[in-house]
Amino acid sequence: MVLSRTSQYAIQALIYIATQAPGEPVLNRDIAERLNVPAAYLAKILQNLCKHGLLDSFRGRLGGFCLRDGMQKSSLMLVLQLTEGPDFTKNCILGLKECSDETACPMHFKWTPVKNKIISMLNYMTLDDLAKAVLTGKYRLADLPASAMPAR
Amino acid sequence: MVLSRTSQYAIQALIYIATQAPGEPVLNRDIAERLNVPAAYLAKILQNLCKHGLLDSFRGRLGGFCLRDGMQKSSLMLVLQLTEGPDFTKNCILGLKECSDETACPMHFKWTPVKNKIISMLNYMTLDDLAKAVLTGKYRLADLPASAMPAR
DNA sequence: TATAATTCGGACAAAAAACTCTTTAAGGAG
DNA sequence: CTCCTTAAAGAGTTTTTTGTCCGAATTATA
Repeated sequence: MVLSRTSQYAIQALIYIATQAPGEPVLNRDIAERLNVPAAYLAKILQNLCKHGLLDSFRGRLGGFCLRDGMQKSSLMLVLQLTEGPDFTKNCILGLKECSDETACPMHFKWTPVKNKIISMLNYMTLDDLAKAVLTGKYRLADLPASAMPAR
Repeated sequence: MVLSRTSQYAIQALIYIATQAPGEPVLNRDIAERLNVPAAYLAKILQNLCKHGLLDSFRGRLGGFCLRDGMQKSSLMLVLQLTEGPDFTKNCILGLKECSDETACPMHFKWTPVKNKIISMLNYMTLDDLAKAVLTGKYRLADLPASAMPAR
Protein backbone atom coordinates (compact mmCIF):
# COMPACT_ATOMS: atom_id res chain seq x y z
CA MET A 1 0.00 0.00 0.00
CA VAL A 2 1.21 3.37 -1.11
CA LEU A 3 5.02 3.72 -1.26
CA SER A 4 7.78 2.20 -3.38
CA ARG A 5 10.75 0.66 -1.64
CA THR A 6 12.88 3.45 -3.01
CA SER A 7 10.72 6.03 -1.26
CA GLN A 8 10.71 4.06 1.95
CA TYR A 9 14.48 3.82 1.97
CA ALA A 10 14.80 7.51 1.14
CA ILE A 11 12.55 8.60 4.00
CA GLN A 12 14.20 6.29 6.49
CA ALA A 13 17.65 7.46 5.49
CA LEU A 14 16.72 11.13 5.63
CA ILE A 15 15.18 10.76 9.05
CA TYR A 16 18.27 8.93 10.24
CA ILE A 17 20.56 11.63 8.91
CA ALA A 18 18.34 14.23 10.58
CA THR A 19 18.88 12.50 13.92
CA GLN A 20 22.64 12.93 13.61
CA ALA A 21 24.67 16.02 14.44
CA PRO A 22 24.00 18.56 11.67
CA GLY A 23 26.99 19.30 9.46
CA GLU A 24 28.66 16.01 10.38
CA PRO A 25 28.63 13.83 7.27
CA VAL A 26 27.06 10.41 7.79
CA LEU A 27 28.46 7.42 5.94
CA ASN A 28 26.28 5.63 3.44
CA ARG A 29 27.60 2.40 4.89
CA ASP A 30 26.49 3.34 8.38
CA ILE A 31 23.02 4.33 7.25
CA ALA A 32 22.62 1.12 5.30
CA GLU A 33 23.75 -0.96 8.24
CA ARG A 34 21.56 0.89 10.68
CA LEU A 35 18.49 0.58 8.46
CA ASN A 36 19.39 -2.87 7.23
CA VAL A 37 19.02 -1.98 3.56
CA PRO A 38 21.32 -2.74 0.62
CA ALA A 39 24.20 -0.24 0.73
CA ALA A 40 24.81 0.02 -3.01
CA TYR A 41 21.17 0.65 -3.71
CA LEU A 42 20.86 3.17 -0.95
CA ALA A 43 23.86 5.01 -2.35
CA LYS A 44 22.01 5.53 -5.63
CA ILE A 45 19.02 6.90 -3.81
CA LEU A 46 21.12 9.30 -1.76
CA GLN A 47 22.95 10.46 -4.87
CA ASN A 48 19.61 11.28 -6.38
CA LEU A 49 18.57 13.26 -3.33
CA CYS A 50 21.84 15.17 -3.65
CA LYS A 51 21.14 16.05 -7.24
CA HIS A 52 17.79 17.44 -6.16
CA GLY A 53 19.35 19.54 -3.46
CA LEU A 54 18.10 17.82 -0.33
CA LEU A 55 21.47 16.47 0.68
CA ASP A 56 25.07 17.54 0.43
CA SER A 57 27.69 14.91 -0.22
CA PHE A 58 31.40 14.86 0.50
CA ARG A 59 33.96 12.44 -0.89
CA GLY A 60 37.10 11.05 0.61
CA ARG A 61 38.03 10.82 4.24
CA LEU A 62 35.46 12.35 6.53
CA GLY A 63 33.08 12.21 3.60
CA GLY A 64 29.46 11.17 3.67
CA PHE A 65 26.07 12.76 3.40
CA CYS A 66 24.37 15.47 5.36
CA LEU A 67 21.20 17.44 5.04
CA ARG A 68 21.66 20.60 3.10
CA ASP A 69 21.20 23.67 5.23
CA GLY A 70 17.54 24.31 5.93
CA MET A 71 16.35 20.97 4.64
CA GLN A 72 15.61 19.65 8.12
CA LYS A 73 12.31 21.43 7.66
CA SER A 74 11.49 19.58 4.44
CA SER A 75 8.12 17.89 4.35
CA LEU A 76 7.67 14.28 3.33
CA MET A 77 5.72 15.61 0.39
CA LEU A 78 8.83 17.25 -0.94
CA VAL A 79 10.81 14.04 -0.54
CA LEU A 80 8.17 11.93 -2.24
CA GLN A 81 7.89 14.30 -5.14
CA LEU A 82 11.53 13.57 -5.76
CA THR A 83 11.33 9.82 -5.37
CA GLU A 84 7.88 9.09 -6.82
CA GLY A 85 7.74 11.79 -9.42
CA PRO A 86 6.46 15.35 -9.34
CA ASP A 87 2.76 14.57 -9.57
CA PHE A 88 2.36 11.37 -7.66
CA THR A 89 -0.65 12.84 -5.90
CA LYS A 90 -2.33 13.78 -9.14
CA ASN A 91 -3.07 10.28 -10.36
CA CYS A 92 -6.55 8.84 -10.55
CA ILE A 93 -7.01 5.88 -8.22
CA LEU A 94 -8.38 3.84 -11.13
CA GLY A 95 -5.52 4.91 -13.37
CA LEU A 96 -7.46 7.15 -15.74
CA LYS A 97 -5.36 9.68 -17.59
CA GLU A 98 -8.10 12.24 -17.28
CA CYS A 99 -9.93 12.38 -13.99
CA SER A 100 -11.02 15.68 -12.54
CA ASP A 101 -14.14 17.22 -11.10
CA GLU A 102 -15.37 17.66 -14.65
CA THR A 103 -14.39 14.26 -16.06
CA ALA A 104 -14.53 12.05 -13.00
CA CYS A 105 -14.17 8.33 -12.50
CA PRO A 106 -16.85 6.82 -10.28
CA MET A 107 -14.54 6.89 -7.27
CA HIS A 108 -13.31 10.43 -7.76
CA PHE A 109 -15.54 12.31 -5.31
CA LYS A 110 -15.12 9.75 -2.58
CA TRP A 111 -11.41 9.35 -3.08
CA THR A 112 -10.47 13.01 -3.34
CA PRO A 113 -11.19 13.95 0.29
CA VAL A 114 -9.29 10.92 1.52
CA LYS A 115 -6.41 11.75 -0.77
CA ASN A 116 -6.43 15.27 0.63
CA LYS A 117 -5.96 13.86 4.10
CA ILE A 118 -2.92 11.98 2.88
CA ILE A 119 -1.58 15.09 1.22
CA SER A 120 -1.98 17.26 4.30
CA MET A 121 -0.34 14.63 6.44
CA LEU A 122 2.60 14.50 4.05
CA ASN A 123 2.83 18.27 3.93
CA TYR A 124 2.62 18.47 7.67
CA MET A 125 5.31 15.98 8.63
CA THR A 126 8.88 17.21 8.41
CA LEU A 127 12.17 15.38 8.68
CA ASP A 128 12.86 17.34 11.83
CA ASP A 129 9.65 16.24 13.50
CA LEU A 130 10.27 12.64 12.64
CA ALA A 131 13.88 12.77 13.75
CA LYS A 132 12.82 14.25 17.08
CA ALA A 133 10.29 11.48 17.49
CA VAL A 134 12.97 8.89 16.86
CA LEU A 135 15.30 10.55 19.32
CA THR A 136 12.78 10.12 22.12
CA GLY A 137 13.47 6.41 21.80
CA LYS A 138 9.79 5.60 21.46
CA TYR A 139 9.87 4.85 17.76
CA ARG A 140 11.71 2.51 15.45
CA LEU A 141 13.28 3.52 12.18
CA ALA A 142 14.05 -0.03 11.07
CA ASP A 143 13.29 -3.60 11.91
CA LEU A 144 15.40 -5.15 14.57
CA PRO A 145 18.21 -7.16 13.05
CA ALA A 146 17.85 -10.92 13.39
CA SER A 147 20.66 -10.84 15.93
CA ALA A 148 18.56 -8.63 18.22
CA MET A 149 15.48 -10.82 18.02
CA PRO A 150 14.45 -12.40 21.27
CA ALA A 151 15.47 -16.02 21.58
CA ARG A 152 12.35 -18.06 21.06
CA MET B 1 -0.24 6.26 -5.67
CA VAL B 2 -1.88 3.32 -4.01
CA LEU B 3 -3.05 0.67 -6.49
CA SER B 4 -1.36 -1.74 -8.87
CA ARG B 5 -2.47 -1.82 -12.48
CA THR B 6 -3.86 -5.28 -11.88
CA SER B 7 -6.13 -3.94 -9.15
CA GLN B 8 -7.21 -1.02 -11.27
CA TYR B 9 -8.15 -3.31 -14.16
CA ALA B 10 -9.96 -5.64 -11.79
CA ILE B 11 -12.07 -2.90 -10.27
CA GLN B 12 -12.87 -1.33 -13.61
CA ALA B 13 -13.88 -4.67 -15.07
CA LEU B 14 -16.03 -5.60 -12.10
CA ILE B 15 -17.83 -2.29 -12.18
CA TYR B 16 -18.40 -2.69 -15.87
CA ILE B 17 -19.81 -6.18 -15.44
CA ALA B 18 -22.02 -4.85 -12.65
CA THR B 19 -23.49 -2.30 -15.06
CA GLN B 20 -24.60 -5.07 -17.42
CA ALA B 21 -27.73 -7.18 -17.11
CA PRO B 22 -27.16 -9.64 -14.27
CA GLY B 23 -26.88 -13.26 -15.36
CA GLU B 24 -25.93 -12.27 -18.89
CA PRO B 25 -22.31 -13.28 -19.40
CA VAL B 26 -20.05 -10.50 -20.59
CA LEU B 27 -17.23 -11.28 -22.99
CA ASN B 28 -13.68 -10.70 -21.89
CA ARG B 29 -13.07 -9.21 -25.30
CA ASP B 30 -15.86 -6.68 -24.86
CA ILE B 31 -14.69 -5.62 -21.43
CA ALA B 32 -11.14 -5.18 -22.65
CA GLU B 33 -12.26 -3.12 -25.59
CA ARG B 34 -14.57 -0.98 -23.51
CA LEU B 35 -11.91 -0.31 -20.87
CA ASN B 36 -9.10 -0.12 -23.38
CA VAL B 37 -6.90 -2.61 -21.54
CA PRO B 38 -4.95 -5.62 -22.89
CA ALA B 39 -7.42 -8.47 -23.37
CA ALA B 40 -5.08 -11.36 -22.63
CA TYR B 41 -3.93 -9.76 -19.43
CA LEU B 42 -7.44 -8.92 -18.34
CA ALA B 43 -8.42 -12.54 -18.95
CA LYS B 44 -5.87 -13.65 -16.36
CA ILE B 45 -7.21 -11.20 -13.86
CA LEU B 46 -10.79 -12.29 -14.41
CA GLN B 47 -9.80 -15.94 -14.12
CA ASN B 48 -8.29 -15.14 -10.78
CA LEU B 49 -11.46 -13.41 -9.61
CA CYS B 50 -13.36 -16.54 -10.67
CA LYS B 51 -11.13 -18.77 -8.60
CA HIS B 52 -11.84 -16.58 -5.61
CA GLY B 53 -15.57 -16.76 -6.14
CA LEU B 54 -16.36 -13.22 -7.19
CA LEU B 55 -17.20 -14.12 -10.77
CA ASP B 56 -18.72 -17.03 -12.59
CA SER B 57 -17.37 -17.96 -15.99
CA PHE B 58 -18.90 -19.83 -18.89
CA ARG B 59 -17.16 -21.26 -21.91
CA GLY B 60 -18.36 -21.65 -25.45
CA ARG B 61 -21.11 -19.81 -27.20
CA LEU B 62 -22.99 -17.42 -24.94
CA GLY B 63 -20.04 -17.74 -22.61
CA GLY B 64 -18.31 -14.97 -20.71
CA PHE B 65 -18.11 -13.68 -17.18
CA CYS B 66 -20.75 -12.52 -14.78
CA LEU B 67 -20.88 -11.59 -11.14
CA ARG B 68 -21.60 -14.52 -8.92
CA ASP B 69 -24.95 -14.21 -7.22
CA GLY B 70 -24.81 -11.73 -4.37
CA MET B 71 -21.44 -10.33 -5.29
CA GLN B 72 -22.89 -7.06 -6.55
CA LYS B 73 -22.74 -6.03 -2.91
CA SER B 74 -19.02 -6.76 -2.61
CA SER B 75 -16.92 -3.95 -1.24
CA LEU B 76 -13.80 -2.72 -2.95
CA MET B 77 -11.94 -3.94 0.12
CA LEU B 78 -12.91 -7.49 -0.72
CA VAL B 79 -11.75 -7.06 -4.30
CA LEU B 80 -8.44 -5.56 -3.27
CA GLN B 81 -7.76 -8.27 -0.77
CA LEU B 82 -7.89 -10.65 -3.70
CA THR B 83 -5.75 -8.61 -6.05
CA GLU B 84 -3.26 -7.03 -3.64
CA GLY B 85 -3.06 -9.81 -1.10
CA PRO B 86 -4.99 -10.50 2.07
CA ASP B 87 -3.24 -7.98 4.29
CA PHE B 88 -2.50 -5.09 2.02
CA THR B 89 -3.83 -2.72 4.64
CA LYS B 90 -1.60 -4.14 7.33
CA ASN B 91 1.71 -2.93 5.95
CA CYS B 92 3.77 -0.22 7.58
CA ILE B 93 4.10 2.84 5.38
CA LEU B 94 7.87 2.75 5.87
CA GLY B 95 7.98 -0.96 5.11
CA LEU B 96 8.83 -2.21 8.59
CA LYS B 97 7.97 -5.83 9.20
CA GLU B 98 6.89 -5.02 12.72
CA CYS B 99 4.96 -1.82 13.22
CA SER B 100 2.14 -1.66 15.70
CA ASP B 101 1.02 0.58 18.53
CA GLU B 102 3.65 -1.12 20.67
CA THR B 103 6.54 -1.16 18.19
CA ALA B 104 5.78 1.85 16.04
CA CYS B 105 7.66 3.56 13.26
CA PRO B 106 7.80 7.35 13.62
CA MET B 107 4.92 7.79 11.17
CA HIS B 108 2.69 5.16 12.69
CA PHE B 109 0.39 7.29 14.83
CA LYS B 110 -0.07 9.89 12.14
CA TRP B 111 -0.53 7.41 9.35
CA THR B 112 -2.94 5.05 11.08
CA PRO B 113 -5.92 7.42 11.21
CA VAL B 114 -5.45 8.33 7.57
CA LYS B 115 -5.16 4.69 6.67
CA ASN B 116 -8.38 4.04 8.55
CA LYS B 117 -10.12 6.59 6.36
CA ILE B 118 -8.95 4.72 3.32
CA ILE B 119 -10.10 1.44 4.78
CA SER B 120 -13.57 2.70 5.63
CA MET B 121 -13.93 4.18 2.20
CA LEU B 122 -12.99 0.86 0.63
CA ASN B 123 -15.34 -1.02 2.92
CA TYR B 124 -18.10 1.40 2.18
CA MET B 125 -18.00 1.41 -1.62
CA THR B 126 -19.63 -1.54 -3.34
CA LEU B 127 -19.62 -2.64 -6.95
CA ASP B 128 -23.32 -1.94 -7.06
CA ASP B 129 -22.91 1.65 -5.91
CA LEU B 130 -20.19 2.28 -8.43
CA ALA B 131 -22.11 0.64 -11.23
CA LYS B 132 -25.15 2.77 -10.44
CA ALA B 133 -22.96 5.87 -10.51
CA VAL B 134 -21.63 4.91 -13.91
CA LEU B 135 -25.13 4.26 -15.21
CA THR B 136 -26.14 7.84 -14.43
CA GLY B 137 -23.76 8.84 -17.21
CA LYS B 138 -21.96 11.32 -15.00
CA TYR B 139 -18.82 9.24 -14.53
CA ARG B 140 -16.23 7.61 -16.69
CA LEU B 141 -14.95 4.10 -16.27
CA ALA B 142 -12.14 4.45 -18.79
CA ASP B 143 -10.25 7.04 -20.74
CA LEU B 144 -11.77 8.07 -23.98
CA PRO B 145 -10.19 6.16 -26.85
CA ALA B 146 -7.92 8.21 -29.09
CA SER B 147 -10.60 8.03 -31.77
CA ALA B 148 -13.02 9.90 -29.52
CA MET B 149 -10.54 12.63 -28.67
CA PRO B 150 -11.47 16.08 -29.90
CA ALA B 151 -9.65 17.06 -33.05
CA ARG B 152 -6.91 19.47 -32.09
C1' DT C 1 53.53 12.34 -2.41
C1' DA C 2 51.45 8.03 -1.23
C1' DT C 3 47.59 5.87 0.89
C1' DA C 4 43.24 4.88 2.54
C1' DA C 5 38.48 6.19 2.68
C1' DT C 6 34.80 7.80 0.57
C1' DT C 7 31.26 9.22 -3.16
C1' DC C 8 30.24 9.04 -8.39
C1' DG C 9 28.91 6.97 -12.60
C1' DG C 10 27.92 3.49 -15.55
C1' DA C 11 27.10 -1.10 -16.75
C1' DC C 12 25.23 -5.13 -15.30
C1' DA C 13 21.97 -8.75 -12.92
C1' DA C 14 17.94 -10.46 -10.63
C1' DA C 15 13.23 -10.21 -9.39
C1' DA C 16 8.69 -8.65 -9.92
C1' DA C 17 4.99 -6.78 -12.60
C1' DA C 18 2.80 -6.33 -16.86
C1' DC C 19 1.70 -8.27 -20.92
C1' DT C 20 1.56 -12.02 -25.01
C1' DC C 21 1.11 -16.42 -27.34
C1' DT C 22 -0.33 -20.98 -28.02
C1' DT C 23 -2.66 -24.98 -27.01
C1' DT C 24 -6.42 -27.28 -24.72
C1' DA C 25 -11.01 -28.00 -22.94
C1' DA C 26 -15.80 -26.97 -22.82
C1' DG C 27 -20.28 -25.59 -24.51
C1' DG C 28 -23.89 -24.22 -27.90
C1' DA C 29 -25.83 -24.50 -32.50
C1' DG C 30 -26.40 -26.40 -36.88
C1' DC D 1 -21.22 -35.40 -34.82
C1' DT D 2 -18.96 -31.30 -36.33
C1' DC D 3 -17.95 -26.63 -36.27
C1' DC D 4 -17.46 -22.39 -34.05
C1' DT D 5 -16.94 -19.69 -30.04
C1' DT D 6 -15.41 -19.01 -25.71
C1' DA D 7 -12.61 -19.44 -21.23
C1' DA D 8 -8.51 -22.12 -18.98
C1' DA D 9 -3.89 -23.05 -18.44
C1' DG D 10 0.76 -22.64 -18.97
C1' DA D 11 4.88 -21.02 -20.94
C1' DG D 12 7.17 -17.19 -22.70
C1' DT D 13 8.38 -12.13 -23.40
C1' DT D 14 8.96 -7.32 -22.15
C1' DT D 15 9.36 -3.61 -19.00
C1' DT D 16 10.10 -1.69 -14.57
C1' DT D 17 11.95 -1.92 -10.12
C1' DT D 18 15.30 -3.36 -7.17
C1' DG D 19 19.78 -4.52 -6.33
C1' DT D 20 25.10 -5.47 -7.51
C1' DC D 21 29.77 -4.56 -9.18
C1' DC D 22 33.62 -2.11 -10.45
C1' DG D 23 36.61 1.44 -11.88
C1' DA D 24 37.36 6.42 -11.55
C1' DA D 25 37.39 10.81 -9.09
C1' DT D 26 37.96 13.27 -4.76
C1' DT D 27 39.69 14.33 -0.20
C1' DA D 28 42.11 14.07 4.46
C1' DT D 29 45.99 12.55 6.60
C1' DA D 30 50.45 10.57 7.43
